[in-house]
Amino acid sequence: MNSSIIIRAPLHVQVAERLRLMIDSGELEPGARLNEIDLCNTMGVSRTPLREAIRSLATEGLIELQPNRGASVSIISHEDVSEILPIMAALEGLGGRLAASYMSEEKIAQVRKVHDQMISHYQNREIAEYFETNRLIHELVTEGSGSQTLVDTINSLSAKVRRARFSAQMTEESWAKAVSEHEEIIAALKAKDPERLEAISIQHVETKLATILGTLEDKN
Amino acid sequence: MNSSIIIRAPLHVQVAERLRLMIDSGELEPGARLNEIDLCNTMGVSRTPLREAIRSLATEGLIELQPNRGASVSIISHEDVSEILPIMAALEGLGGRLAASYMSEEKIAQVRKVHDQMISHYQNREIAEYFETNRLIHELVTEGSGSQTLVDTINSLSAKVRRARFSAQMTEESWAKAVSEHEEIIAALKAKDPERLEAISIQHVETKLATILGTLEDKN
DNA sequence: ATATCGTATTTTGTATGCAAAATAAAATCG
DNA sequence: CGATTTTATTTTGCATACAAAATACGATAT
Repeated sequence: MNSSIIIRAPLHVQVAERLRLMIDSGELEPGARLNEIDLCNTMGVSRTPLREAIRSLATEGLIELQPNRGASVSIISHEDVSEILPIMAALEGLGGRLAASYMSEEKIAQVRKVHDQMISHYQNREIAEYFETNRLIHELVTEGSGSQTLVDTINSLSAKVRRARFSAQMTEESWAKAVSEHEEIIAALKAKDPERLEAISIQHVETKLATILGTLEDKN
Repeated sequence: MNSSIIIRAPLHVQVAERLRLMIDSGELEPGARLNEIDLCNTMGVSRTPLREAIRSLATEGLIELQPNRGASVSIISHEDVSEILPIMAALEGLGGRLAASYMSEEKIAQVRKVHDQMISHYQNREIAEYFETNRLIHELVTEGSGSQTLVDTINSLSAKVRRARFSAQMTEESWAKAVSEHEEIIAALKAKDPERLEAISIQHVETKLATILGTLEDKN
């Protein structure tokens, strides 16, 4: 019995991941039209799996479909972010409340570790790594809630605003605030204080999305 | 200028809608395997749009995909519902809070009207219509929040548990409770009382999902 | 009779081809 | 010269065809 068989993911899944990455990184900018043949050539696949992937991303909301006119990277508006803000706050609040109750000591230590990594990335001005570790921290906390559905729901909303993060240049002030809020989150996790973690989590989301809203404002 | 042109939705969208309906109605039971060729024949379309639709429903979570083994209607577990319960509660709570502030008088009257319809459907034992009007009420209230993102997010979660509703036979008791909660919701809307509507909405979700949890329990 | 191996059939995954719609370009008319 | 119609090109939508994987079936051996 060979237990090391490599189950290769279907092409449409690989393509979807790659597309998501391209959108996430800004390689495909908001509003950019997706030409099927071009993308097929660059990815080296036929149109069938590509189209299947595009459909998936469309239901995720990362891409918009116009009948007979193809797909384009959906544009995140000021209004979209304003709508997402209170929803994320409610969900992260719930996540925090649950995580404070259920998170294991090992996982808390892991959060601490990744948080330290994040700080060093920030100090070294490794922007991409900074964002990734920051994202990871929040995923870890949410996972601590024990609810995969919650993780997925938050991720789905988070993915929509993530693209806007690069344009949001952090000020020293907002950076310091974000770090201190992380410290508070870890403290509340250790103290196993659901109410406190809920409040901090909500506060943290509001800080973050307000920053994004600010930078989005100038642009439009 | 012909303004009455009919923009026919793409096939894959139509197919997706029909599949969603089949899953919703129980025509395709949880766990049922989706044979592409069979479905193509019954729907009269080729495999390409069908597969695209399947991908969409898979990202929605209504269908599960196994590489090289096709798709099957995802099974909603007791655990899934337990996870969805607090999330729905948080979101409906938020929706209620916002709706109480922003909902127009006309819309409130509409909710009242649909609520009356729902009662008569229940009394006439028109189960399908009852569920549909009930769903509509909650959609109206959530729409009253003014946040399309919130409507979509709740709908997505709601769709997952909806399939379990048929198995949940309502007792006279739970029915009476649901109706009185609706009355309270309408009262809170009229009174424009966010805190109260938030509390009732949360309570209402818990009542509803607890009922589903109960019936799911016996089965497993 | 059961287990295992090999073959046949079904089913999924991907590529390609053709038709229809939309966009771009060219030609015609005012 | 500008506007509008006509034609050509591109691009999307759908169907079909072929390849690969999985499943079902039957034969053989123990």
